[in-house]
Amino acid sequence: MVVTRFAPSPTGYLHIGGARTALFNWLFARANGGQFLLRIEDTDRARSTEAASEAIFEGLRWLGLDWDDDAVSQWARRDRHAEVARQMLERGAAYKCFATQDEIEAFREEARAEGRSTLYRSPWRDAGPESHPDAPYSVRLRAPREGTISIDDQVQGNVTWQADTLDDMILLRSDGSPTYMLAVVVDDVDMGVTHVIRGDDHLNNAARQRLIYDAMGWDLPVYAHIPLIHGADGKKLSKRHGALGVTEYRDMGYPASAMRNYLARLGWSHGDDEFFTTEQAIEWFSLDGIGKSPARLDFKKLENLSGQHIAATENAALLREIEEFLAATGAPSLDEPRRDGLFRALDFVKSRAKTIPDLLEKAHFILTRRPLDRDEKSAAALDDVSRSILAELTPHLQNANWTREALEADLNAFAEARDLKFGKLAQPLRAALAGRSATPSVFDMMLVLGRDETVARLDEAAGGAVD
RNA sequence: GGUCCCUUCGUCUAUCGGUUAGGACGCCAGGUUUUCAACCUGGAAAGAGGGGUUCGAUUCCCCUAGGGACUGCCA
Repeated sequence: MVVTRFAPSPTGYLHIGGARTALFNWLFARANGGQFLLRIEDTDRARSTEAASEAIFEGLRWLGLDWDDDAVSQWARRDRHAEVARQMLERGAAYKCFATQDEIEAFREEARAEGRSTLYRSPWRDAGPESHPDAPYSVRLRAPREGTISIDDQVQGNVTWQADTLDDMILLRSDGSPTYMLAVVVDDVDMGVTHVIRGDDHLNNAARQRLIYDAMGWDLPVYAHIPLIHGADGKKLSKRHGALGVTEYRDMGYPASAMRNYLARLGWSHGDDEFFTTEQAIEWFSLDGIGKSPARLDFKKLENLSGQHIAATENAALLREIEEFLAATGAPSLDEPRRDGLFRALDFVKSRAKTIPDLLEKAHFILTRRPLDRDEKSAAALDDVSRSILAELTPHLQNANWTREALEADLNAFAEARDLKFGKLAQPLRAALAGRSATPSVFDMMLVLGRDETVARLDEAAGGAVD
């Protein structure tokens, strides 16, 4: 069975790159009927926080990336890691190193100054136990100095390193705690991880981790190192260009389905398919669709996809999403009449919106209440002439059939009778009904508003100028 | 510095030796129109550079350039 995992370190929010890594792992597991596990790599006690773990969970939940089983804490498994280190010591695959951090630092400085390799070669590698001082020690891997190490990566192909370019990495710190390099391998093995899909910033680590697998006689997982995401300017992702937490994208009003679509499309492709549902992504996802070069964030494209997802979402589901958005951003929730009105307006506003706030603005006419707040343009549209026209129109509406066909016929006839272009009538109507100059169709608004509210708003706009 | 990875329109990408190098976003022009969108039609826009291999390279190999990652008792 396929088992993948997402293994973030809880030192901050879940950013866009991590989210995509998680998505790929999730997609691959779901595509193969496998499991998607979550492991929090919290062995760096100084930098790991509970709040960051929570933020990561929240981000994953919002994206709809549900994980199987409970999230594993790497720190909680430290005894197991130490046990493996001990086994490696016994097998001679590792050794005790009594070099202090200061010594190592001094060595590196000197090496740098002389232009030599800064790879640390511990003098303790071949020291017999009789020479061991009674002092704290770290446990280092006894890495091979000759030959090559290679991995067969599903994205990067076959990658090979010369053994002598790798050092004897530390497995256990002098305080007895495991390092990341040891912990990932042990955890992946114990969790039964079959496919390791992660950022290619880990590509070099794969070589070193392979050494541990080999030393313990464990089977290597399938590796797929995916290229990193860059900011819009091609530089490394940073706060200024896109390295926001995924929940900030939620707060900007992008639907999770659009986010999944966009992220999947960043570095992965299935022919020319651009817009797809999550079900389709699961059906289509495979490792060989992943590209090798880094991708940049493109908000325009995200926005476009977002609009398409909003337009394609069923009204009921979309309404639910809108309410979740409102709740997440701390906005007041919808009362019953607004909720009902919005639901009926969704049919024609959802095709015009790129994000949820955008949609809410387009639906302003149904969410607002009399007396209407008017923006400048619509206030200007209500001059004396317009107001008298509206006043004249009101009685017609009181007797009109409240269907789209009838209203269209009536309003067109009304305009024609006064030698008005329909646009001349529509503008003040927009101002009267919505208090905005850019709105959905006046007919759509009238139908959703209903006769009474329509007439009331016209009256209000006409300023009591009843004939 | 060392090791490793990457390089097709502005951006995301298709192509798995033979194509007028395709699609999408964005952009430009036109159309539709009831404002804003949406929608329709058309357009500009790419194989980093240089060597090979081959009848034939975007595709395979090498070099250069550019970008990135790693180089920690961080993950």
